[in-house]
Amino acid sequence: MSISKRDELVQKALKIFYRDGFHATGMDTLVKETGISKTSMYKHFRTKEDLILATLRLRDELFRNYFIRRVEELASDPKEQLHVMFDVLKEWFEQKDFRGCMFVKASGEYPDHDTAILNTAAEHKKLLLQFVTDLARKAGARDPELLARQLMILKEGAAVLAHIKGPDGIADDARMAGDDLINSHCA
Amino acid sequence: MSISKRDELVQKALKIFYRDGFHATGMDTLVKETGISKTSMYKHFRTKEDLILATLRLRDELFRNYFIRRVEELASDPKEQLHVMFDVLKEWFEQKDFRGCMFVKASGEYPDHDTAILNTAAEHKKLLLQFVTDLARKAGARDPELLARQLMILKEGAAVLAHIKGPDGIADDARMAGDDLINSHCA
DNA sequence: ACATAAATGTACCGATCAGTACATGTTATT
DNA sequence: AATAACATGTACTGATCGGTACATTTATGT
Repeated sequence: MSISKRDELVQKALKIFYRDGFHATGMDTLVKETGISKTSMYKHFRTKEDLILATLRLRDELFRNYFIRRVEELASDPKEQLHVMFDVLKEWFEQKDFRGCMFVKASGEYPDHDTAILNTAAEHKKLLLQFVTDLARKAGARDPELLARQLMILKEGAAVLAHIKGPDGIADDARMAGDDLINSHCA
Repeated sequence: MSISKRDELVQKALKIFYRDGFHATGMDTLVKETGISKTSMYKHFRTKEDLILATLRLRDELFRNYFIRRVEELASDPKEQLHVMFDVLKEWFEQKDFRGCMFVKASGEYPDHDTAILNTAAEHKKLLLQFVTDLARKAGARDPELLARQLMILKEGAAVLAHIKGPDGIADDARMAGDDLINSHCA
C-alpha cells in the first residue's frame, strides 16, 4: 500500500529531522537512513518543504495526543490537571533523545513571517493553548485565557532551558511557578 | 588594522546568521553580503564553526549589555528592577527584526550535547541567570536562586512565543506572571 | 623609497545540495 | 498468465556547500 509507505517515510523523517535539524538533513541522508528510495519520496512529496510540513503535522498530532492523554491519566480534576501538566513536561524532558520542542527548532530554521512552516508552528501552539484554556476555564480561573497563556509561557521556557542546560530541576522550577499562578487565579 | 576587520566580519555575520540561520547561510553568502573576501575570513577563523562561535560571543556581550543597562535605566530598586525586566523584553520583542533568541536558534541547529555551540548557549543563559539571581538576592527574595530560575523560564518562553505567534501581548502576560512570582517570593 | 604585512579576486577542490530521468523490478488484481 | 500500478536502483543535473591555492593589490612602518 502506498499510504503506509508514505506514513513510514514521514515517521522516520520526523525522527531524523528532530535529531539532526532540517537544513542539516539532506534528502540523500533520508534515503540512506530510511531505506526508502528518493524516487518514492518525490512521488509522495513535491519538495523537501512539503515533507517537512508533513512531519510537523504528524509531530503536532503525536505530541498533543501524548500530552493530553498523560495529563488526563495523572489527574481528573481540572485544577489538578493544570498542575500535573508540569509533571508530564518533566517526563518529556527526561526522555533520553529529548532535544527541545520541534516547532521551536523549525521556527528557528525557517524564521520568516507568514511562511508555511512558521504558520504550522503557530498553529501547534494555538491548539495546545486551547487545551490549557479549557482546563483553566473548567478549573474556575478568574481569567482563564490569561492563566493559560502564562502557563504556556512557562512550558516553552522550560522546554528551551531543559534542552540547553539539561533537564535537571527545570520542570520542578516551572511546576512551582505554575502552582503559584494557578492558585492565585483560582482563589 | 586587522582586528577591526575581524570585528567588522563578526558584526556583519552576526546579523546575517540571526536573520537567516546558520546552516542556511553559506560562506559565499557572507562574502557577498559583507564585502569581505573569503580569503580574509579564513585568515581570521579556521572554520565556519569558529566564526559562529565568535558571533555568539559577541551576541552574548551585546545582549547582556543591552539588557542590564536598560533594566538599570528603568529602575534603581532591585525589586523594581526584577519587574521591569519584562518591560525590557517587550522593547526587544517589538524591534522590527526580532526573530527570537539567537542562542535558542543555535541550540536548535546544533543540538548535540557537549559541543562548543550548545555550551556557548548554556554559558549565555548562565550569565543572564547570575544577573537575575543577584537582583533577587538584593530584593530580599526568600529563595533568590529559585525565583531567578523561574523568571528566566518566563523570559525564554516569552521570547519563543513572541517570535512564533508575534509579539502582541506576550511580554505583558509574562510581566504579570513575573509580578505574581516576585511578590510571593518577597512577601 | 622600500620592505613587510594585510587584504584582495579568482579560480578551484571534492562533497553534498534539492530534484529529475529512466529503465528495471515487484506486487496485486483480473 | 497478463496487465497495470507501485516501488526500486542508479545515474545524472546545475547549484551550492565548506575550504584552499595562488598570484595580485593595497596599506603601513621605517
